[in-house]
Amino acid sequence: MTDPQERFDHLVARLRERDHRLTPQRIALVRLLAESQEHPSAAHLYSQLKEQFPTTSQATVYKTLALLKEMGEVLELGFSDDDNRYDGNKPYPHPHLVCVCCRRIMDPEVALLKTLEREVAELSGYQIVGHRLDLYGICPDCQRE
Amino acid sequence: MTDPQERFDHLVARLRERDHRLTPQRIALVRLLAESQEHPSAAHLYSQLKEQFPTTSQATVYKTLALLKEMGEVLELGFSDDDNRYDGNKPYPHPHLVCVCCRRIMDPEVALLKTLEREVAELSGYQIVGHRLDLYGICPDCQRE
DNA sequence: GTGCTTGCAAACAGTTTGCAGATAG
DNA sequence: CTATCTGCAAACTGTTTGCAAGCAC
Repeated sequence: MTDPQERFDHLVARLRERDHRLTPQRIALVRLLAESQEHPSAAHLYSQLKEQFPTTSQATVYKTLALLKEMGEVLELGFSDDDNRYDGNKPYPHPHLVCVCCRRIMDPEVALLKTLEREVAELSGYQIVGHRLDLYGICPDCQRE
Repeated sequence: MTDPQERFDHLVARLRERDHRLTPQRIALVRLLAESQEHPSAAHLYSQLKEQFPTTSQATVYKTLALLKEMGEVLELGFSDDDNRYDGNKPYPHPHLVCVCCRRIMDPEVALLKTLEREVAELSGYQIVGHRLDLYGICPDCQRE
């Protein structure tokens, strides 16, 4: 995981460089994203933001997320049957490990993925440009119950 | 790929065994799914079904898909930013190769996936119960353009 | 002061549901 | 005959958009 403060500074710098305004709401949201490890949903970010800014709206969250997505600074994990989840700390595609029980999402080390992509590229003739790998499982905590 | 006729017979047998009614609409939809290689969307299935049954509705398509999903006989590929796609020929989770250009979806051979899952299970302590692997790329046809 | 951003509400798209009439078994 | 299925339309959910007022710069 990238150091949250470093990541926050990077995001603020990138926004400034593109002449985007650093409103208090936006700064707070960027901070949440820079610190995030738990791959929060938009609704979750909204409810955290609302603690500091009671009048804020979901639209603000979605608009800022859209902006950062377009800048390549957040990764959106789309779930068609559930809220989407966001990663503002590691914004590039990477594997996820999703607990089917508590919906916790973590980032596993997957050394073999590069080799796997190369294997598929050679066999299929496709030029691979990205991936989405979610492993579903039961986390150690949930196994205990 | 499973032989479409064999797959169709299997699906019909499973529906019959659970005392579900074999209406003409349902039979036609099951046939489309048994023959499908192109991972059709609900809208695509609906438009094909509509050729034979002009008064049919999307609800019928969705209800039959829900039934077959629940029976474990179709695989739903959820895309949060696009229509979901369905595989009624190979209904168990398997990797997909998605062309970012023409949205064609095919099934690559991925020998390494099992090893990869084992690697992650050992390192994380999770009990792996499933996966979703989509590789995004540009298919040979689209590369030519 | 300028024009990007906010926050409200309405729109949107894909999917699901309720229900009355049709129909497979 | 009767319980399930169909097909219409309305509801639902997460996300996006339009717009007037607010505020960063």
